This record gives sequence, structure tokens and C-alpha cells, in this order.
Amino acid sequence: MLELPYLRAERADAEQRLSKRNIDAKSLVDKALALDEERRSSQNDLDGQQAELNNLSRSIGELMKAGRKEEAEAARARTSDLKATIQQLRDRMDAADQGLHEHLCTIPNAPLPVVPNGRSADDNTVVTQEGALPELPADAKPHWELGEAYGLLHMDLGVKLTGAGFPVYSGAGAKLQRALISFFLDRAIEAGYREIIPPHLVNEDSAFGTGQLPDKEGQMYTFEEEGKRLFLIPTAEVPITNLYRDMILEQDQLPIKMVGYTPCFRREAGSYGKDVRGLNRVHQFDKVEIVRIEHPDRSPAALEEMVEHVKGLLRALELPFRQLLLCGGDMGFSSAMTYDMEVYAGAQKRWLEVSSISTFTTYQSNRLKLRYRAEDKKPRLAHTLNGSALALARIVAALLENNQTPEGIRVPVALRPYTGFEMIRS
RNA sequence: GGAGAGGUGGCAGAGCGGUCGAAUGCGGCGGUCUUGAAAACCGUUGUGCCCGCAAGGGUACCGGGGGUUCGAAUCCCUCCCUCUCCGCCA
Repeated sequence: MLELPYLRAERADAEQRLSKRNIDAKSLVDKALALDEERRSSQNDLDGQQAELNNLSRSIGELMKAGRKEEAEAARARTSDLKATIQQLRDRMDAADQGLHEHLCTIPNAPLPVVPNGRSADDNTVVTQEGALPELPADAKPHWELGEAYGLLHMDLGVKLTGAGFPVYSGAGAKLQRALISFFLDRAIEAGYREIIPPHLVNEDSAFGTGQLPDKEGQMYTFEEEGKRLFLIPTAEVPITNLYRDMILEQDQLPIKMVGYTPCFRREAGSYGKDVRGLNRVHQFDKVEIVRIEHPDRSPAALEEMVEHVKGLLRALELPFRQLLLCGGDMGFSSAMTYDMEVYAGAQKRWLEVSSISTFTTYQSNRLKLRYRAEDKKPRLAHTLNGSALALARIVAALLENNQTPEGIRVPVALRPYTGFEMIRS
């Protein structure tokens, strides 16, 4: 969540930036500050009364020790009123505190100044586009037909086993998945990221820490286990970032760069139509995710580095891609700035999002209580960032479509050491 | 699943219900000494929130929650977690 000191000190800035999300920023901020005011004043009162009681208790102890029983009794008699008011003040303070916290949870991150205004995906800015679009014959097949024809991908078997949107890969299709995962991991490790294999199930604290709760609750698969709610991870971001929940890092530990491969589970309720054909949108997909914990001064540069890393992957895969800067209306709840990377799927003739690279500034770290010790030795909130590098299902879709030839499906050169084959044949 | 032990500051480890945010040791930081380093010695060393320009003051926190009490790290209840042994098992 947003930092209270920021809201207090830079109210106008907060409102202006939040309004890029096309929400009623003023009333959100007003309410936060009103609740904050109430909380502070009630704590002030409470602390004062509590201090009085503490003093009284201390003196009772001293009087007892000195054997001045009657005075002690007199003092004790005076405590009951105090205790009653303290209880009232505590209730008031707790209510204010909880109300404030709940309200802050509903406020999304404030977009950075460079984030453009806009309502929807149509308003995103194309930053760069690279690589020639494939020129495919008129009868080029979409990936779901290719996957079926070459025995790589079986959406129908997924339906049989689980339900719609749970693909089954087999043969060269399975090998291709594994090759991509290894390739992405190796490239990230070369770039200095430490590989993590996290749990695929997280608890509520973790889901809250990265901002999935309470905002995106409906998008996660969830179930109860002995009274505790657990969530299937929608992205490796959740467990990996939460590794550093509740920590104070020394400055020389920064940056922390981690990479992890996990399957990702998303309910994607309400999706339909051509958008969800084949691998375009599925409930389970594989993804290699890079996560960074950075000093605030370094995070803008880190974001650009991550973009460059992803571009390198896309170039190596010989996929035409473009980089979008998301507008305020299309950004995720916790993000302060997001680039999306899209690849062109030649048969469908459409761009598919394969990576989302974001900086969360202190929004996540504030929830995570993830801090570093600054020059003045005081703990400060670190910045967190993450990006897909990359999400597999749609990459596979584009690879199959763009590389189809009469002889088979060509495997990009960079991937061949991992697949062990240059061409997928029927 | 059965039986037992325990959860205290970065770590180790004390703590008769009263001045304990908490002894002591280690580690860390600063200093003295030294050509330098080590050793030794001295000092310092948790986090959140509130008030304050600051110095500083207040308050909360000894696994979580609740209770008893004028007062709880210390007593009671409850939940969670860790460890050991047995069983089961990829």
C-alpha cells in the first residue's frame, strides 16, 4: 500500500498520480487522511492515559514495597476509572487503525509521472517495435491447429483431465516447453539472477504481501486446508518476493536478483471467444519470472535493465516484438509503472502479451515490511520489481505459427541446444 | 497418525508477578593502543507507532490471540510453529 507519510506530505501529488487510473483519487486520499487523523489523535489520547496508568502502577509497587499499605490501596482505587477510559480509547484506536488499514488496501499504487493517461489497453504507448513481421502463406495455421497436427498440444485432453484451459503437451511439444524453461533460466542466471524453486501454494500473508489480496482474490484458485486458506500461485512473483517479507537488509546486500520457474494458475473468469483459443489464455501456464529488490535510487535503471534482458530473449527466439508502456487505466493494482512485451503471432495476425515488467516502488515492500538500512542506519522501504522472462504458453503459440513451413516447424537456433532438434516434423 | 521437549533481541542464552526492552556471552559498529593487523580495553548496538524542527519524551512488542491483576516475558486458556523418538511414506 501507499505510504502514509507520502500521502500526508504530498497529498496533491498523490491525487494527481492516482487520478491517472481514472478513479476518484481525491475522495480516496481524503478518506485516508481523515482516518489517519482519527487514528493519530486516538493514539495520542490512549498513550497519554496509558502513561498515567503505568505511572500509577509503578508507584503502587513502590508503596507496597515501602509498606505504605493504605496509600497503595488509595492509589489502586484510582485505577479503575483510568482502566475504563483506557479500554474505550483502545477500542476507538483499534477501530480507527483497522479502518485505515482496510481503506489503504483499497487504494492502488500511484502511477509514476511518466505513465500516460488512458482508459484501456487501446491507450498504451508503443515504445519500440523490433523484428520483421512474418510473411506467411494465406493458409497458415493458427497454433492450436499446428499443435494438434504435429501432436504437440492437446487442449481436448486437458478438458478430459481437468477442464478447459489446461493444456496437455506431448512429445516435441513437451520437449519444447522444457527447452524454453531451461533456456530462460540459463539466460537469467548468466545475467546474475539466483535461481529459486519456490512452493506453488502460498498462504494468505504471502498473497497479501505482493498485493494479490484483497484485490485479485477472484483470480486465484484457492482452497481450505485445515481451516487455513491456501492459494495456487498466479505467478512466481508471489512466493519469490515474499521470501524477503519482514526483513531488514543491509545496503550491501542490494540488489537482490532472483529468477524462478513455476507453473502459474489463473482462473481468468469471464474470458471467452477468440481471445482464449488454444494457448492464448489458459488457466495453467509455465513462466520464468525475474524478481529484483532494489535501492530506491536504482530501481528505475533496474526496470530498464529487465526490459533489455527480455528483449534479448525475444531476439534470441527470433520473434518480432513490441514494447508497450501501459497507461494508467491498464496498469495492475500494485504497479507504479509497467512495460508489456508482446510478440506477433503470424497466423492469428495479432500481438500476444508474453511479459509484463513492473516496478512497484514501495507499494509491495510496505505490505511486506521489506526494508534496507539506509546511510543514516534507519530502516527504509526497498523497491521491488518483477517481470516475466518469459511466459511460455503464448511464446509457444507465436513460435509455432511464425516458424511453420511445408517441411515442418522450424526451431530457432538459440533453442536447438535445448531441444536437440532443429525441426518439428509430423 | 502416536509420545515427549521447546518457542525471549543478529545468534547463543538468563530472567522471585513490580523500576525488564529485558542479565551475560558472541557477533556488529565507534574509539584507545599499533607502522598495519590481531589481541586487549572503553563505549555503543531491536522494531513499529504517537508528540517534537531537533534533542528528546510517550506507547506497544519476549511465537499469535484472549484472560487474571493496580501491574505479566513471568500465572491461566487457546491457537500456531519448531525439535526429538515411534509409525507411515515419494
